Amino acid sequence: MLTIVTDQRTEASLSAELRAATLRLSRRLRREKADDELSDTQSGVLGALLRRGELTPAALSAHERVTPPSMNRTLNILEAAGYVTRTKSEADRRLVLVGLTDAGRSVVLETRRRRDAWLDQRLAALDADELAVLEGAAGILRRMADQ
Amino acid sequence: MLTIVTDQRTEASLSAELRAATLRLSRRLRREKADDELSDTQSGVLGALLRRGELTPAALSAHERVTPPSMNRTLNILEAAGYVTRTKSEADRRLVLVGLTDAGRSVVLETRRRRDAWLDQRLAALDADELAVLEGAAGILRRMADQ
DNA sequence: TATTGTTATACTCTATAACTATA
DNA sequence: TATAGTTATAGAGTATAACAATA
Repeated sequence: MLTIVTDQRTEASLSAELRAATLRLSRRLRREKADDELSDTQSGVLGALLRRGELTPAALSAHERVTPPSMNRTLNILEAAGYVTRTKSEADRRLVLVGLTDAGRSVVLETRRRRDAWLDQRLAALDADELAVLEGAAGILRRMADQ
Repeated sequence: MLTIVTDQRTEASLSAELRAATLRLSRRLRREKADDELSDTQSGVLGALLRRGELTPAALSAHERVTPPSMNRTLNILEAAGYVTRTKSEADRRLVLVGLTDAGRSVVLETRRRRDAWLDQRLAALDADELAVLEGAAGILRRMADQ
């Protein structure tokens, strides 16, 4: 029910620009990862464990939007690499708790460090006004994604 | 050689926030695609052809950052689906020119329409100031990604 | 001989279906 | 019987190596 045509046009083109910019930047960012070259799901698992602590395979498969068998395979790889541990829950022996090892923690922090370093280089080329805009945008984009 | 500590800290955390926000939003955006469920590379090829016109397989493999054999396989699939055509170049018979069919054009436009529609819904909930911030940010982010 | 495109083959990631263990 | 996890098997997507066609 928009009545002002210019607003409608502005908003529509903003969607297109924001979509293109976000997809492009994320694609570039994803290339800046640790030497180990973890897959997106593997990185996602380590990131979730860092942020939220021990989680079950079912919770991780929901978080990463992959099937339980697929997550199981990912966990096998991460466990073999020494990045996560699996322990049976005391309360419910059906549950498995996946936890981050020190090595796993190092890997996820290193990946973030690289992505931040790449972004830092780009941010260093911006002026104060542009930085202020991005500062405001970061929070807004985060909230939009989390809805 | 930063002398103002607060600036350094602000910029560092901006990297982290922008990284998290961008990766998260793009992940959400990628889920809003056409029913055909094209892969990222397939979508990327159709998008490049829409934007830049006919391209060679070599140009497309560079653009999508996959190897020529992998791009060849992708083109076989897109060609079989009726989304692209392959024609030999008149000027240099070694070259193949990949072009978009009407069906291919429809698919890529539909995917964009969906992603824009999802974003539009989120943008509709923002106030004028927030929209202005994102308007400024879109251009800045795009330039950063293209560097 | 160099370049463009393609085929052959193997590896990774993910999915569906079936199985095991615990509640 | 229901739930959590796992194993078995198959389908995409990508990569390296080798081959074909043209310049």
